[in-house]
Amino acid sequence: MNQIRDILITSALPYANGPIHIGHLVEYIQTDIWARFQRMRGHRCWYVCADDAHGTPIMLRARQEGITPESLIERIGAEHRADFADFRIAFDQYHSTHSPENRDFANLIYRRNREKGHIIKRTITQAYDPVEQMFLPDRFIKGECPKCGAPDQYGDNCESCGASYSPNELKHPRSAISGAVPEQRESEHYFFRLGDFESMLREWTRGGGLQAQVANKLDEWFTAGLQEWDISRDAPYFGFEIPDHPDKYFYVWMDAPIGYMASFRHLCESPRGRAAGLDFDAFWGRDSTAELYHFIGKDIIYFHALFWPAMLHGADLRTPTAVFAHGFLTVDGQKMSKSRGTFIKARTYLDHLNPEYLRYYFAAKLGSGIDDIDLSLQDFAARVNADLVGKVVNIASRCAGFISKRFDGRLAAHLADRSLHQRFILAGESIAHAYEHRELSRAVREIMALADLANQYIDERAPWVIAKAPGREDELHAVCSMGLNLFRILIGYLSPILPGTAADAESFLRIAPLTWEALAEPLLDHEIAPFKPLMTRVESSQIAAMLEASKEDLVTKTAAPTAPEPSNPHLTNDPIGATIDIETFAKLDLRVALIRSAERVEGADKLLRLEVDLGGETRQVFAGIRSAYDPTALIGRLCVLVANLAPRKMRFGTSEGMILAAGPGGPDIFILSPDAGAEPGMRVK
RNA sequence: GGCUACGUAGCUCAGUUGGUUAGAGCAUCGCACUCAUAAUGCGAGGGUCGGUAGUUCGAGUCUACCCGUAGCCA
Repeated sequence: MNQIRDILITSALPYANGPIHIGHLVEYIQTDIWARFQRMRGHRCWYVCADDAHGTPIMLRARQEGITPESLIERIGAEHRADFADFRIAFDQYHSTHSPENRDFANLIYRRNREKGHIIKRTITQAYDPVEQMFLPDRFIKGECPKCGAPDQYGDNCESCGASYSPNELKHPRSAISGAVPEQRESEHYFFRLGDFESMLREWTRGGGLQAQVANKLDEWFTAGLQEWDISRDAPYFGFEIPDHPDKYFYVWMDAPIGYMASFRHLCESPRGRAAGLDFDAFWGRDSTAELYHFIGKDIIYFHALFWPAMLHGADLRTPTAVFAHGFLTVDGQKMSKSRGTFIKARTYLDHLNPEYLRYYFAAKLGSGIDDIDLSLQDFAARVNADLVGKVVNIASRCAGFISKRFDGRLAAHLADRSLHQRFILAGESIAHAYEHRELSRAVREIMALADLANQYIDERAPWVIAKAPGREDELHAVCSMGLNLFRILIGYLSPILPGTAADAESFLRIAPLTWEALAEPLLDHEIAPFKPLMTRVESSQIAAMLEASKEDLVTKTAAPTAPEPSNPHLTNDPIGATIDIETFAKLDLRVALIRSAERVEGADKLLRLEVDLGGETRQVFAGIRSAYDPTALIGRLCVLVANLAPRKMRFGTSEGMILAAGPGGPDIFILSPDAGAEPGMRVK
């Protein structure tokens, strides 16, 4: 065995505002397989992760649910942990970025970089929501695309035409939170001077820790020039307050990767970490000789291959040994789609299918590159059934019956075919090489080629023929024992991918958990347990049920906020009127109006007399809203007025327009009002 | 729009530094076997390697352009 290595592995931190789906799982399964492989090889390998718990989306989601961000992230965190555990993702530590360790490290990294002048202050102008009284991230501003005019686009790019732009180019911008028109306000922000690290980063990039495609991408970024990175956000924000700067918070992407360190620190201080003598600084100190690997999606390369090593370097900490990016998951060749039912949550999958299947399928498709991988559902079922059930598990099933029925469950004392056994062992070298270089699909191919050999061997020796011939017991015993020994090697090679099946196989064979080293020694003169099926076939009905359930997830989710009352009476009591054309509608001149005064009309029990300002012109309006509104509460608010309605003489005076309101009457009358920012006189269209 | 990848049999994918008739699994068809969760073995058919032009004695493999797909543009 080679030298024992100290290895720390991470997967990217899932965001704590939503459930894990099968797209996330590509990464966790890939990383877990690699970590299990390294452990099986006898290395000291630690796999840590955490929930990414900060940022505006989490703050808003918690508010929307009427709970604190802390209780939101606690609940989501528990769901994430359960999903991962059920997919047999064996983290040594799963932590949270909202933790004391993370606060300490964020402060440390910030302070050290600031002391060296890598962090500067600058005033910027940013969109501000006057209603919510908060600055708006780009994703929370919506409006018309300045290029193609598509409505309802986010502030950073257009989903319709693909253009990218800054939020202030957006036409008719609105806050996605309150609907208010954003204002431009100034604020002081902190910037990380990435450009200070260009030579260091170029060197690190060339250090061999990056995939070729990623290095190409970085070259492009170097050529474009490294910009300063905005690492602060204004209150209100859910995150860590920047030391000595009240109301300024670390941007979520600043403390997210630091969560790797926090999680590992937590592990070091746990009873397990202490027992193992884990030394934090030996892994993260500038002169660390341990290996540090980050598995990430290709969408977050920028953060992990530029900001992260630069921040670490600036804080006198070590940089990662390598960053491994992977592609995205498509389902049946297309992006995951909620309406097609292919937006499959981890939990929905688990409700219908064995996690081992998906682990195997992803492994069979994953290479070391950043290409997207496709989950083709038909191929998935065919592949799992053919390879795992038909080939691998079947080998044990073919041999086990004879061993228990004819030989009391005891394996022969000799190997029937030493050279074939040797061939299986020697193949381990190439398989290990493939695992080590994350060529999981290659490893799977090579293992399956061995499984074919094992089936050929059994076919050639035809134990079912030998079994009928008297006096050939030893031969039968030897052949079946040989088959089970080949099976043992196969399941050993597969155990990083199929930990559950491997554990079941180990208890069938009555052996300790397999290590790479232990595989070479055959299992001889050893009693095994009666065989039980180790894995059942994927049924297409299970897949169909899973897709159906994924569609149902969607229905319950979207139906809730839009239609809280299933039997809302308004449409039945007052059906929608006859269709009109646009010209007819255009005849209506609706205007925003400011209510200047409001008073009861003596002698009328329903009416209020209003004076409304149209931005220069004042109108008198009699409105039948007295049963629902106190006149003093109306003064100063905006409403919508039908401005070109013919004046109507009433007993108390002339009404010069009509205020728009909804509701059946009585106490249920609701005046329409424009969002903040509207001004008297604006036309409503 | 600019850039970075990717585009090989019906499906999912291999094809090492350009070198003999382009491979595998699944699916299809034929044969064999019946120990095994109808699983296994042997064999057959199926591709002008996205398109065009070029470099070369020789290109799936290199170059340019085009088409399609995905992503990045912080």
